[in-house]
Amino acid sequence: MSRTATSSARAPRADARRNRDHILDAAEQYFSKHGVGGSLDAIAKQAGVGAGTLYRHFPNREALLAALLAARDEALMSRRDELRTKAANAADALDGWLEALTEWAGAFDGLPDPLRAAAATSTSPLAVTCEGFITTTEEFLHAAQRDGSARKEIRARDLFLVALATSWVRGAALADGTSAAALAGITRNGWELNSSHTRGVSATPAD
Amino acid sequence: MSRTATSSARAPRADARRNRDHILDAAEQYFSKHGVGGSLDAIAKQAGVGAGTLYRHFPNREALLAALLAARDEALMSRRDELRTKAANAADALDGWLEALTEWAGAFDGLPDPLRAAAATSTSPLAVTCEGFITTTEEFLHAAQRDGSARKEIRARDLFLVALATSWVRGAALADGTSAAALAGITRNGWELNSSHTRGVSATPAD
DNA sequence: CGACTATACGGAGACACTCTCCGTTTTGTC
DNA sequence: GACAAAACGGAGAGTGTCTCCGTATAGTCG
Repeated sequence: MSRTATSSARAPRADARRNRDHILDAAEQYFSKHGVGGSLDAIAKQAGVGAGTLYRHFPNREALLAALLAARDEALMSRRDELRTKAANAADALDGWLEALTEWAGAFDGLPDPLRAAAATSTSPLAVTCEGFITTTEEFLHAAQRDGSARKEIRARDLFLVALATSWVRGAALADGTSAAALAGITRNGWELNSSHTRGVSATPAD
Repeated sequence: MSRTATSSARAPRADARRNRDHILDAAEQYFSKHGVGGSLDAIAKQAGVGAGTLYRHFPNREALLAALLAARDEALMSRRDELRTKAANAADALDGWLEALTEWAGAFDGLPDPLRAAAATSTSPLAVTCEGFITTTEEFLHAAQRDGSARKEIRARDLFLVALATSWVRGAALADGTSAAALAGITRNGWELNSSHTRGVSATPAD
């Protein structure tokens, strides 16, 4: 009302911005090492701020997570653009996008859980992010369905959930890493039409 | 050493057995209502025992869960036998088994998480149960692979994890229940050879 | 520069949960 | 009925979440 009409509130104070950044840095480290379940008070301490300061900036774990992921959104967006222009065909584009999503959801240990919850509630800071990515999934899926490489009955939201689920399974610290590829293969065969992908494990070739 | 050579320890005392049952009953109720994350102390209180008693019988949440699931194992076993004898073919048998597994893993809200952890660690009371079911999955899978209805590169452990993951996704209280069927369809197409299942959502028939 | 106010800070503390320890009680046996 | 083994219960230590409010500081204005 007084100065800038564009933003309703005035600019944040310098120390607030500084502390916010410190918290974000500490959280990035802490979640990377201990998973998304790590202690928030510990993060505050590591960031050199009081618990109150942390909770004022991020009212709950989800908000903190959302802010952390916002920094990674850009990478996922550019991956999307890359797939849009460089993919050989619609099926590979969709496959690549789902793989990127899966990797994104695996940024921190335990991340798929809050993401799944967010995808269901839609009243969470993470929900916005999820919805955006579901829309992108829809774009790739529709393209693949139009050119006949993806089954018609598949829905974007379900594929998004499958990507989260894949990430969730991978989080189980499997002794052998082949499960990651195996799941991707099962998923691709799940939505693809008229093809038989044998990712990761090389099947008997042309038996 | 003194009486029965078959069991190393003597029979449990009457009050111990009674309390154990009370705890199990309370846990069944409590986990059903609040999910597997419910407070153990609250369960002890509801069972009318002290916290110490609960932890003596079940040293941790997993042990309690394992005891609770043991009661359900029987149902799953009989489902297995039914599928062995009554299924029209190997593919339907495997599909039915995976659906049964998925349902089993959805007995309580949040159950897939400890199950996944158990499947990875093998040092948990739940791990034994999981391994047994993976073996059964293997049996159905091999049969389907032998008669050419399942892809050769699929592994039983991965399918087991897919069943858990499906249950995990379903736990997200999806507004529309169609996701459950959609995921089952994607999974089936994922492992099946030469077929196009359109479960749940009826696709354009013979377009 | 010095005063004034909105903004932000910090950490003590209320509350919840897990799990252990040990003095007390109960059970089964002789 | 007495005795030892087995089991009980709940207080309390440790850890974590989140709030509240007295205190400190940044930014502004004369």
